[in-house]
Amino acid sequence: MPKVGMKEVRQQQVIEATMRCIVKKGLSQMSMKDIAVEAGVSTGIIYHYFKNKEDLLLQVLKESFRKSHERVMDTVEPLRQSREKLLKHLENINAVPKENPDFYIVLLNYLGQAPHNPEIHKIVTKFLSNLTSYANRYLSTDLTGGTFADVRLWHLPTILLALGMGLGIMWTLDRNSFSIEEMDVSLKDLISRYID
Amino acid sequence: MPKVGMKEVRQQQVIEATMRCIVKKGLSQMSMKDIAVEAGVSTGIIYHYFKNKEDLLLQVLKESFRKSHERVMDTVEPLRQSREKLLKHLENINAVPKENPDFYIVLLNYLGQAPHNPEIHKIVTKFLSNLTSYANRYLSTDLTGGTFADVRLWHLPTILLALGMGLGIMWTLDRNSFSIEEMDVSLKDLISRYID
Amino acid sequence: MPKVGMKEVRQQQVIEATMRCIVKKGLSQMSMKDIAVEAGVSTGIIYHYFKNKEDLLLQVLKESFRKSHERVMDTVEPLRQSREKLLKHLENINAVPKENPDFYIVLLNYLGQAPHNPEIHKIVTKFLSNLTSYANRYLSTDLTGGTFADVRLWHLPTILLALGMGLGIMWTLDRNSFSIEEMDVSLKDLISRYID
Amino acid sequence: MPKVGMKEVRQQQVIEATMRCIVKKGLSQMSMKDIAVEAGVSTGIIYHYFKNKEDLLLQVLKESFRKSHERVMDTVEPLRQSREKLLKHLENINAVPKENPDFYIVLLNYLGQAPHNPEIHKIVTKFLSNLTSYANRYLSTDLTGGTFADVRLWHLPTILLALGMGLGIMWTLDRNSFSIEEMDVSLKDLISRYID
DNA sequence: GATGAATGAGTTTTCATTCAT
DNA sequence: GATGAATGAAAACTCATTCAT
Repeated sequence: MPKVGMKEVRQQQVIEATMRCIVKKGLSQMSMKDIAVEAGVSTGIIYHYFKNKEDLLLQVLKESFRKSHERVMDTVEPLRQSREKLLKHLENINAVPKENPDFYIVLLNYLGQAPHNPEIHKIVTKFLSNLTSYANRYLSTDLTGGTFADVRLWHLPTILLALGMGLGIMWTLDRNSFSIEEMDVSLKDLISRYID
Repeated sequence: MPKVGMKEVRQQQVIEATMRCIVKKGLSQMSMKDIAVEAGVSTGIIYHYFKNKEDLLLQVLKESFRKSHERVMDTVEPLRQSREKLLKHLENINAVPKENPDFYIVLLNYLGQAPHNPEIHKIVTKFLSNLTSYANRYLSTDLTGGTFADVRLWHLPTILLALGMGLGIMWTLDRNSFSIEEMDVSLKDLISRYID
Repeated sequence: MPKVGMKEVRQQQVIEATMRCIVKKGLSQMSMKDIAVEAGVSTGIIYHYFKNKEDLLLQVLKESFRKSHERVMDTVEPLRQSREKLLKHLENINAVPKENPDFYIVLLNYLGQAPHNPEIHKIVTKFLSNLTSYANRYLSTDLTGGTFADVRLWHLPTILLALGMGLGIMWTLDRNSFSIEEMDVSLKDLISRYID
Repeated sequence: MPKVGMKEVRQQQVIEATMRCIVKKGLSQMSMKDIAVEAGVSTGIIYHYFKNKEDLLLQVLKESFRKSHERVMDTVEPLRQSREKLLKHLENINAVPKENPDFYIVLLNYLGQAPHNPEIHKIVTKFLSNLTSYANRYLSTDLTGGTFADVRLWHLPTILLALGMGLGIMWTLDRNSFSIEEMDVSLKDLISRYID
C-alpha cells in the first residue's frame, strides 16, 4: 500500500462514504461513526484529513456540486448552437433526478441547512448563481441577434433553474408525481412558445 | 394564570415557538430546551401536550401547511373566472416568500428530512399533491371549453408548483437572485403564451 | 356521593390499583400516573391520602401482608388438632401461588427492595417472623407432649416457611416447574416422616 | 494506561462495579452515573461496551449465575458418591448466603424484575431448572439402584432448591432468623429420613 | 499514518411532587 | 375534596473530538 499520495485517495474515500450516509440516513442523523464504518476506516483518521465534521460536510457539498457542474458541462458545452444547448439543457434538467437521484437527496439535505449555516449558504447560492450565469451566457451571446426581445430572456435562466430544481425536488420526493418523459415534451413546448 | 382549559392555547404556543426556533436555529440544531425557553414554559410541559419531539415536529409541519393552504384559499378561491384565478395564483406564488419568508425556511428544513422520515415524507407529498390537484381542478373545469388543447394543461399545475417552489427557494436563499415584481411580469408572460 | 367517610374508601381504591400496577408493570416501572389512571382518580388526590410514593408503597405492602395473614388464619385457625393444622398449613403453602398468584408477584417486587429500604425490610422480616412464630406456637403447644424430640421441632417452622416461599417463587416464575398437587403429596410425606 | 485490548478487562470492571452498586443501592435505584463512578470510568465508555442499561443488567445477571454455578460445581462435582454429593449440596445451600451474601442480594433484585422482563425471566428460570436438573441427575443415576422408591426422589431436587432459596432469602433478610450451623444439622436430618 | 478507547458535555425524556383553580 | 397543568431535577443515552498506543 502506498503511503504517499494517499491523502487525496483517503479524502475521496471519506467524502463518498459521507454522501452515501447522507442518502441513507440524512445529514443530521448521521454520525462520524457511521461515516467511518461506511468508509471502512477508523473515526480517528477522518480527523487527520478533515478539520472537523463541519469541514467534512463542506467538502462533501463542494464535491457534490463540482460533479454536478461537470455533468452539465460535459453534456451541454460541446453543442454549437445555443438553441441546441437550450433544448439539451431542458432535457438535462429532467434527466438529473432520474440518472443521479442521490444528487437531489444530498441537495435537499444541504438546502435545509443553508439558511442557518453561512458557509453552506455561500456555497449553495454560488452554485445556483453559477448555473444561472451559465445559461444566461449562452442565451445572451448566441440569441441576442435573434428575433425576440432581450427583456424576456432576462429571467429565462432563473426560470429554467427554478423549474429544474422544483421538478427535481418533486420527482425525488415522489416518482409518481409526473412522468419525466412527458414532462420533457411539455417543457420544450412551454419554453419554445416563450422564446419564439 | 389560569390552570385549566389551557390545552389548545399551550399547544399553539409551543407550536409557534417551535416554528420560530426552526427559523432561528434550524430543525436539527434546535433542542427541546430551546423550544421551551422560546415558548416560556418548562421542558416538561411540552411532553404533556406532545408525545415526543418527533410528534411535535409533525404537528408543526401540519400547522405550517394548514396555514399556507388557508392563505392560498383565502386569496384565490373567491375569484370567479379561472383565468383570474390562474393569474392570482401566479402572483401568489411570487408573493409567498416575500410576505411569509418563514414558511420557506420551515419548508426547506422539512424537505431535507422528508427522504429519511416516512411521516414527514407523507405529509409533504400530500401537501404538494393537494396544491397540484387544486390548480388542476380550476384549470380543467373552467378552461376545458376554451381554445387550447387539454394535453398542454395536463402538466400545467405541476409546472406552476415546481416554478413556485423553485423560485421561492431561490429567493429565500438569496433575495437578490431576482426581483419578485419583475419575475411576476415574466411569469404571466410565460404562462399566458403557453395557454393561449 | 358521600363526602364523609370517603377516606378509607379512596385509600383502599388507590392501594388496590397500586397492587394491580405492580403486578402489571412492576414496582419500579410503575409511575404515580399509572396508579392514578388505574384507580380512576387524579394524581393530585393520591397525595391527599398518602404522604408520598414511599408511603403509599408501604401501605400497599402492609395491606398485602394483612390480607395474606388473614387468609392463613381463616384456613388454619379453626382447626383443633395441631396435626390437622400442620397438614392444612402444608396444603396452604402450596395453594397460595395458585389461588392468589398476585401475592407472590407483589412479594417478589418488595423482596427486591427490602435490602435497600429499611422500612420495607422491617415490614417484610416482621411478616416472616410472624408466620414462623405462628407455626411455632401451634407446633410447640400441641405437639410437645408427643413422641418426638423438641429439638427437631425447633427448626420446623422456619423450614416450612422457607419451603413455602421457595416453592411459591419457583411456581410463580414457572408454572411448569412442578405440579402443585403432586408436590402436596411429597411435602406431606417429607414432613410426616420427619415428625413421626 | 494501555488503550488497546481493554475490552474484556473493561467489561468485567463495569460488570463488577454494577454488582456492587446493586448491593449498595438496589437495581432500580442505581443510575448509570453511579455505575460509572463505582467503576472509575466515564458514562460514555459503558455504552461503548454494552448496548444499553438493559443489556448491561443482563450481562451482570448471567455473570452472577455463571459464578454461582461454578462454585456449586467446584464443591460438589469432585465427590464420588451421590450420597456424599447430596450432603455436600445441603451444606452448600446453607453456606452460600454466609460465604457469598451479595449473591442473594443480587438475586433478590432480579427476582423482583423477572415477572415483568422476559429476558430476565428466561435467564432466571433457566438457572433454576439447571440447578434442579443437576441435582436430579446425580440423584437418579446413582441412587436408583438403592432401597427407596423412585417416586419420592422425583420431587427431591425441586424441594432442595426451594428450601435453599427460601432459607437463603430469609437469612439474607435477617441473619438472626436462624443459625446456619444448626439448620445444617436439621436439614441433613430432614432429608436423610426422607430418602432412607 | 492509523486505530478505537475514552471523555464529558449536551440531548431527549420521565416523573414525583406541587398548586392554582 | 378533586383536578390535571406545571415544574425541574435527574435519568438514559449520544456523539464530536481527542489521544495513547
